[in-house]
Amino acid sequence: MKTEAPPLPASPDAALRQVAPRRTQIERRTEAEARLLAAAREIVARKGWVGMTLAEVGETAGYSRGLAAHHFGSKPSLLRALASHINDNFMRELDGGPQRRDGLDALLGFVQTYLGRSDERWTNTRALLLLMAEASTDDSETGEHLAIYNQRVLGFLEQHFHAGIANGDIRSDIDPASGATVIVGALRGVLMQKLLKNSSINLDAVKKELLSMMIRSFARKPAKWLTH
Amino acid sequence: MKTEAPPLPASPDAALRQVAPRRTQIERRTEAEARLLAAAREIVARKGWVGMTLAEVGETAGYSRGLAAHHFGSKPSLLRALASHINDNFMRELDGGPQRRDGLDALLGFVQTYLGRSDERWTNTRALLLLMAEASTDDSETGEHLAIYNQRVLGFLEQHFHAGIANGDIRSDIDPASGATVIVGALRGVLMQKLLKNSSINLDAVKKELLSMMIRSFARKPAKWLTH
DNA sequence: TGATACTTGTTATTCAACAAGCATATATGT
DNA sequence: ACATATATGCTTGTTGAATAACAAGTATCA
Repeated sequence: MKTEAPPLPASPDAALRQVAPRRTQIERRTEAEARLLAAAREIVARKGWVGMTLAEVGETAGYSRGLAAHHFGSKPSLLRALASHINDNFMRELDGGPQRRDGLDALLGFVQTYLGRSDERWTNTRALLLLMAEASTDDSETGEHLAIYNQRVLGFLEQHFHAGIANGDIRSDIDPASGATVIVGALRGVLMQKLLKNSSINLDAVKKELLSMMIRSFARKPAKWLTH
Repeated sequence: MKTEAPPLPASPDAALRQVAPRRTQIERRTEAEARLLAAAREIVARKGWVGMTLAEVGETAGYSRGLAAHHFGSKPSLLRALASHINDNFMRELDGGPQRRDGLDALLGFVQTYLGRSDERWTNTRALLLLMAEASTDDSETGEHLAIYNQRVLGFLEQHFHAGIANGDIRSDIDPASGATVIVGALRGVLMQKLLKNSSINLDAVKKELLSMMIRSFARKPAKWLTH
């Protein structure tokens, strides 16, 4: 394709000496793995898991066509690593939020973060969404890994449902498991529609509507939150 | 595979004469098309669009491996026909509901129908869901067709939002487009989680929770509906 | 000199797409 | 009515492209 030589961020003296900087084997290997995963993530977000070829991953990462296969052994094995990688990024993003929020506040923050991203950072989400969709069609064990990551997100939300119920923000007759499932489902389902061609979705309006729904449905005293 | 000869419902005299019943060309063609589409739908629901091969479609339908390619010409062309077919089924199911419902009542009925299906009838939904997920990764025009069908469903819901606002059941500050997007998204997103391996989702509980959410969020007088 | 990272060569498989032939139905002529 | 011709539906044969997986070679580092 249009793949050029890898834009290695050579160190200054390396540029002077016109040679590649001397890096340890571990550095080489680590960078290669990171770049392969980044390339795979981008390609999956664009063309889906099956549309991605190992050769393209290697070349997009700036290496040879064979490296991805050599490094990860097989495509399913790459899937595992990729799902893990994306999930780690996501969890890190959740933890590193602006400030600690709890209970209903955390649930609303989650939705705001999810739907408030710039196109730049959507790659992770798109990739994970497509992986999950395709994994459900697969007999092999690959799907089970993605199910685990889904469970983690659900667990995160359920935890905050419980916290909100405990501190009185959330109605006690809400079933945390179901609430979490609906929220995650709504986010993914909305995103999926957004990814369809010619989608005329106004994400800001949808975000606003979903937040209102959550407040009116989950809050013990909706009026307290609707002013936000 | 395990494919046997098509179980043709021979007419009595045909059975006596030990020959196939005489059918017109149009009958043959029509039945072949119907069976090919049914087979394709089932395979897509099970293995996804890319996991499906034209040969498998033909053989599952009880014909030769080549018929699907011969009849539809190409895989994308089959996709079009299949999407159209599934959508028609869905719209027919919507129209043929138990009784005419309107406004908020129709919205709640839609969700109940969608999440209340037996495993038997889920094939359509699963297939459409997987088609949509994979179509969003496709550069070609196939995705645009599915986008159109998505628009139809959204249109159906938006219409009932407007009706509900008009007859006073639904709050007038709801944005119909966003509301419809969230509902469709939630349904698809929940189903997608259900399709993942080891999903421990209690669909009945989720359905109940989602209906409560809709009533509390959309109804002008929630108390009137919550008794249902 | 040996180990580790990476590349290039190769193979076997899968599968969409088409082409040429066989089977069944319909039209035409007697 | 029957027979023959033509059209339409369906099957089998084949090909070329794509690509995962591996093997053997080259480059870089210890």
